[in-house]
Amino acid sequence: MMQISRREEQVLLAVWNLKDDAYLLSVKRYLTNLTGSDWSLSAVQKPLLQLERKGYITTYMGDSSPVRGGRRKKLCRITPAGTDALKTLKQEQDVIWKNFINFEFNSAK
Amino acid sequence: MMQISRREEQVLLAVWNLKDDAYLLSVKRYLTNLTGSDWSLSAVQKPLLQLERKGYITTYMGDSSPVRGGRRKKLCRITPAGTDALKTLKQEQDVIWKNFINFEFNSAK
DNA sequence: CTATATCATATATATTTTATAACAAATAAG
DNA sequence: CTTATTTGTTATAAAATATATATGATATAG
Repeated sequence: MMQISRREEQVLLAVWNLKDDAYLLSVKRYLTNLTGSDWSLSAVQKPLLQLERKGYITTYMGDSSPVRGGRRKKLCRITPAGTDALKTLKQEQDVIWKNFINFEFNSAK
Repeated sequence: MMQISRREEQVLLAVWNLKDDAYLLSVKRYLTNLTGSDWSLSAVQKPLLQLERKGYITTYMGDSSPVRGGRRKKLCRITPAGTDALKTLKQEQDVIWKNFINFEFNSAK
C-alpha cells in the first residue's frame, strides 16, 4: 500500500478543508494558524509535490488577484483517491490508538 | 516542542499496550499483527532508540526464558513523559482531523 | 560440542523533513 | 517609466527518518 507521511497527511487535510482556495501559501497559513507553530514554505511545498505525484491532489493555474503582488496561484484540489487515502489512514490510526483512547476516557472519569 | 515521528508514535503505543512484556521482537510481532503488514527489525529498532533518547521509554535487561534460544530480553517501559507525549499528540491529531471526521460522520448517515 | 532458535546490534541506502535562497509577476509610488 | 514592495512559486542543500539487510551473541536441543 502507498504510504502517506505525517506531513502529507496534514497538508492533504488542509487542502481538503480549504476547498477551492487551496494553494501553497494558503495551506501554509492555514496550518500555521491551526497548529500554532510556524510552517516553513518547504514544509508545505514538498508534501504538495508528493501528493500530486501520488494522485491525491490535482493542480491548475488560477487567475491573478487585483492586489499588490497578487500573481497567479497554483491551486490544488483533492482527488477521490486522496479522500480515500484519508479515510483509510483514519481507520488505521483508530486501530493503533484504540486502547489508549479508552484508557484516557476511563481515567478522566 | 519535541516532535514525534509516525513510527515513533506507533512503536510507543505498542510499548504502552504491551506493558511489562515490551521488547524489540514483541513490539515487532505486535505491530505486524495489529497492522496486517510486516514490520522489519529496523522499523522497530530505530524508533525504540529514538524514544529512549527522548526520555519517552526506559530500558532494562530481563531474565532469560527457559526456551530454546530464549536469551535475555532488553525490556522497555513507557515513562510519564512518554504518556504525556501521547496525550499531546492525540490532541494535536484531533485538531487536524476535526472537520474531516465530522464530514465522514455526516455523510455516513 | 554442534545445530538451531531467540534476541540484539550494526551498516548502508532511500525517502522525508527542514532551512534557506532564488526566481517571477503583479501593483504602488514617485 | 522605472524602482520598490508584495504575493506567489521553484530550486538547492543539509539533517533527520525510514527501510533493507547483514552481523553478533547466547540460550537450549540433540
